[in-house]
Amino acid sequence: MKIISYNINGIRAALRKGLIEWLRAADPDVVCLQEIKATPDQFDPSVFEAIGYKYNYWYPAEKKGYSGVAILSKIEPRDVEYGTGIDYMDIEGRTLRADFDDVSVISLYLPSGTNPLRLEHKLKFMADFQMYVDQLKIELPNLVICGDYNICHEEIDIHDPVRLKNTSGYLPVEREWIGKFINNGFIDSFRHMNEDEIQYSWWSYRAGARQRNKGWRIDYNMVAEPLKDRIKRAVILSDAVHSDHCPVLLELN
DNA sequence: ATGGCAAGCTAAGCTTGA
Repeated sequence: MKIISYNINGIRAALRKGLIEWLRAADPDVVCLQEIKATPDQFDPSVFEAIGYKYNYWYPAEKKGYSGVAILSKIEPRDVEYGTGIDYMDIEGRTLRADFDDVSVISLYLPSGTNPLRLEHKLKFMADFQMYVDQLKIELPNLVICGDYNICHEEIDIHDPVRLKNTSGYLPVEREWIGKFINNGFIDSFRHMNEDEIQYSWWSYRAGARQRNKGWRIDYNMVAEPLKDRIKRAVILSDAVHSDHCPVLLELN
């Protein structure tokens, strides 16, 4: 099973930039999208059906043009769950889960904390999401949690760890959380397969950051421990330029 | 230390992002 996670920063803008053609060539079985920034009536979801994603699920935020996640699949899931059941999380369309026969896939868009007024919200979301996952994995041990975590884990995951140590996305409390999340039963599939690779998944639009590769690795395909031996490939697809993020790919046997 | 860019709101400037 080939899974791609991609924060597309607005699905309408990404479609204008050729998302469909790129996705058709990449040809994953399952796609987790974040920041769709639209409801399905604001674009044409059938363009995804036309390239094989017969099963597509959209979970927009209540606020127009903001946040929102989706899952596209060539395989029919046996169940789809919208949100966590926790209202303050769910009104922003940040988690969506599709259960396949042997694997459950979550598309996650963790809040940003770069606005100081939203940092507490992000930290609360992180704690509540951890509890949600702890409960869920009892029932669904074969979990893959794909998405934009808005956190760099280690020094290797950010272009300037010294200057950015007090910036949300690389705060000690955030790095500790993601470290604990991993120790609590998940594998950062990219790092597992590429121990020393310096690669990023997000660059600022400003100051030519992408051209100069001044990036952050904040998008992850996290794989639950029971699936460890099934990880075949985990790469970052920096050729895709429809967004300020690039897609991250996971292949399971 | 600061600002820089982009998407999408709504209708020229604001909000959000990391």
